[in-house]
Amino acid sequence: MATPQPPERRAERRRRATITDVAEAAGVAASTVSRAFTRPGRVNQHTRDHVLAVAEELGYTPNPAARALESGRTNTLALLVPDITNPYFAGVIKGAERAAAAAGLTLVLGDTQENPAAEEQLIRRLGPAVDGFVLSASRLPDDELRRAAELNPIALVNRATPGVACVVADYDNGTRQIVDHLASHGHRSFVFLGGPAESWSGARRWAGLRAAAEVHGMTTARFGPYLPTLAGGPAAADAVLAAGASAVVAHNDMLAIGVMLRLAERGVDVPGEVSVVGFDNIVGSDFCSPALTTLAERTEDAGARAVEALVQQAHARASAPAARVLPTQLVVRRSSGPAPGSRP
Amino acid sequence: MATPQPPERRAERRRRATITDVAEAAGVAASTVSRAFTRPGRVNQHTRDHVLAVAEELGYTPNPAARALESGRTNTLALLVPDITNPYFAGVIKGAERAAAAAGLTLVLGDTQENPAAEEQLIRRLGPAVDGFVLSASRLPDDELRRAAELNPIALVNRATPGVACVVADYDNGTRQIVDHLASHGHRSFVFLGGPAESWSGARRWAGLRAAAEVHGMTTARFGPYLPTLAGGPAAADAVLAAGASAVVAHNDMLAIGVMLRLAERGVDVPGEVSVVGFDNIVGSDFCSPALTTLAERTEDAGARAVEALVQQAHARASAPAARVLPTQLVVRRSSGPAPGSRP
DNA sequence: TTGAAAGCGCTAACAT
DNA sequence: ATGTTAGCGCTTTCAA
Repeated sequence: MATPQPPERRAERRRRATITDVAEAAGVAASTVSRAFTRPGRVNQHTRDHVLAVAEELGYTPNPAARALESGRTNTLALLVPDITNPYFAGVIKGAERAAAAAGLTLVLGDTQENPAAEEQLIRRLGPAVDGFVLSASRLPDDELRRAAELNPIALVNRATPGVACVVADYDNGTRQIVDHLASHGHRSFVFLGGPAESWSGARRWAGLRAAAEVHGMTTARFGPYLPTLAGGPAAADAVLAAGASAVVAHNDMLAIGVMLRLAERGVDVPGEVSVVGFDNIVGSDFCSPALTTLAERTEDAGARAVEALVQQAHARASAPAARVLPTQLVVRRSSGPAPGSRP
Repeated sequence: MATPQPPERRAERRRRATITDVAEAAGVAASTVSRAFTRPGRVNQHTRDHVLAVAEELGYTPNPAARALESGRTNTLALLVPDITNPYFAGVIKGAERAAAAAGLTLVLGDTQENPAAEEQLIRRLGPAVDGFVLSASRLPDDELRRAAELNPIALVNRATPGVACVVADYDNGTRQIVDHLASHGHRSFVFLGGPAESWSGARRWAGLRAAAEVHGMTTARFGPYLPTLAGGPAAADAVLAAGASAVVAHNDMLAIGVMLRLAERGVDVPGEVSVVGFDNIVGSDFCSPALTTLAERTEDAGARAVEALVQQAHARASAPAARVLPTQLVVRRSSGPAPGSRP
C-alpha cells in the first residue's frame, strides 16, 4: 500500500465563460442569451436550442453575483446555529438544506459558537449576500432580533419574538407527556436539570414541566445550570443523588446521557433507583445504556418549515409573519420506569 | 402557559444603504468611501473617520455581490459533504467553518446525499459563486473530479486523485494499529464489514487492514457492502456469527454500534466472544455499550487544512497542489479484548 | 488626497 | 423575436 497518490501536475485553471462569450459564439445579443435561460418562452425555439448548445459547449453557467446585483435577490439563504457539531442541529440543517434545494436556493451555514456577538456579526456580514436568515436557537436578545428583522427576512426555530416568523416545538404538550409518563409510574416529584440560562427552549421546557407537575400535584425542583453536554453529567448526577430524587428530566439528551454514565459509575441503577428523561431524541439516545426516554422534536421539519416561511415572506410581502408549532412526541425507552417503592 | 407569543406586526423592511448613500451623506465621492474601507492608508485620516462614522450611522455594509462582480473573488468557499447528519462530518464542517472564518471567508455548505449526480450539479451551480470547493469524501469519479478542478480550486478530504490538493487520514498507519491491537490479543483472523462500494476511504481501510494482517500472518475476510448506519448492523452481525469470527472491524462506528446492538440482542458477549472495532470515533462511540474501540481521525483538522490549502492555491497560483496526511490514533475501549480461548 | 468615469456580468426596459 | 442601452453596487484606473 503506497501512500495516497501524490498530486502530480497542477490543473490549469480555465477562464469562466461569460454571457458575452456565449453571445458572440452564438452570433446573437447578450440579452438573447439571457432570455434563453430565464424566459424560455420569449425566444425562438430554434435560436434557443442553438444558444443553449453553445452555452453547454463553452461550459457557461450564469454568474449568480451578477444576477444578484441586478435583481437584489441572491437566491441564497443563511442558516445560523449555535454549534454545528451538536447532533440536535443536524436535523434542522438537513431539513433546511432540503427545503432550500427544493426551492432552488443555496444554503449558507454559519456557526455562532453559542455567542450572541458572533451571531450579530455574522448577520451583519451575511446580510447583503443572502435573501434571508433562518436563526436556530438564536441567542440574540429580543430587541436585537427585531432590529435584524428590519433589514432581513428572518425565520426563527425554537425561539419566538413578536413580529418575527417562527417555528417552535410544542413544549407545552411535550412536557405534559413527560410528566404524565412519570406520574403514571408513581413518581411524586422530579428534578429538572437546567441548561444554558439564555436558552429560550430551556425556559419553555422548565415552564411546561412545572405547569404539568402542578396538575398532578407533583413536587419539582430545578438544578443547574449545567453544561448541556456529557461533561455536565457528573455534577448534575451528584446533585440528583444528594437530593435523593426518584426521577430527573435533563435539559437535553447529551446531559441526560452524561448523568446516566455518572450514575452507572456510582452504582446507581437506572431506571430501578432513578428514572432519567431527556429532550431531543438525538442519534445515540437510542443506543446508550440504558436507552434513553426522551422527547422527540421534528427537527428536520422545523428546518424545512422555517425555510418555507422565508420563501413565503418573499412572495406575500404584506402578510403577518407566521408562527408554527410543531408536535413533539415522547419516545419511551428503558431509562424510565416505576418509582422505587411505588406499587404498580 | 400560553402558546409562544404570536408575532404581532410585520417588521418594516428598510432599504439597505449603498456606497452612494454613504458618499452623499458624507459629502465625498463613492470612490473615497470605497477606499476608506479597502485601502485605509490611501485616504486622509480625518476623511476616513468621517466616512466610517457616516457609514456606521447608515448601517452600511459593502455588498459582497457587487464586490465579487468586479474582482471575480467572492470570498466564499463551498464545503460539500455526502450527508450532513452523519456525525463524522460534523468535525470536518466545524474545522472548515473555523478556518474559513479565520481567513475572512464565508462557508457555503452543501449536502450531496451520497449522490454523484447531485454532487456534480452542486459544483456546477455553485462554481461561479465561490472561490473554491472543499469536497469531503467525494463520490465523484476521478475524471469528473479532474474536470471540476480545471474550473475551480478544489481541496479533497479523504480522497485523493492526481493533480488535486488533498488532506487524507493516515490509514496505513491506523489500520496497522488496529491489527497490532487485535494480534496482541491473540486474534488469528478478523472480518472486515465493508461500507459503500464507492467509498475511497473504505477501500483504503480494507487495503491497509489486509496488508497489516499479512505481516502478522492473520487471515482476513471482507463481508458486505453494508449500510454504514445502525441499520446495517443486523445483517452484518448475523454474517459475523455465521462465520464464527472472533473479531470484526467495521467500516465505521455507526455500523459497528449497529453490530453490537444486534450481538447483544442475540446474547453474544462483546468483547468476550467477539471483539468489535470501528472507524471515526464519533460522538456516541464513547457512551455506547460497551464503549467502542475505534480509529480516531482528526476531522476538524482535516476540514481546516483543506480550507487552508484552498487559500494557498489562491495565493501561490503556480505551485503543485499539496497532499497532506493527517495522523490517526486507535482509541482502545471496552469493545475489544482477548480472543476466546487464547492464553494471555 | 480626492474625484470622475469606466466596467465587472447580467437583466430589464425600450426600440426595432 | 431580437438587438440596444442603461444600470445594479462596487472597485479601479486615470486625472486633477
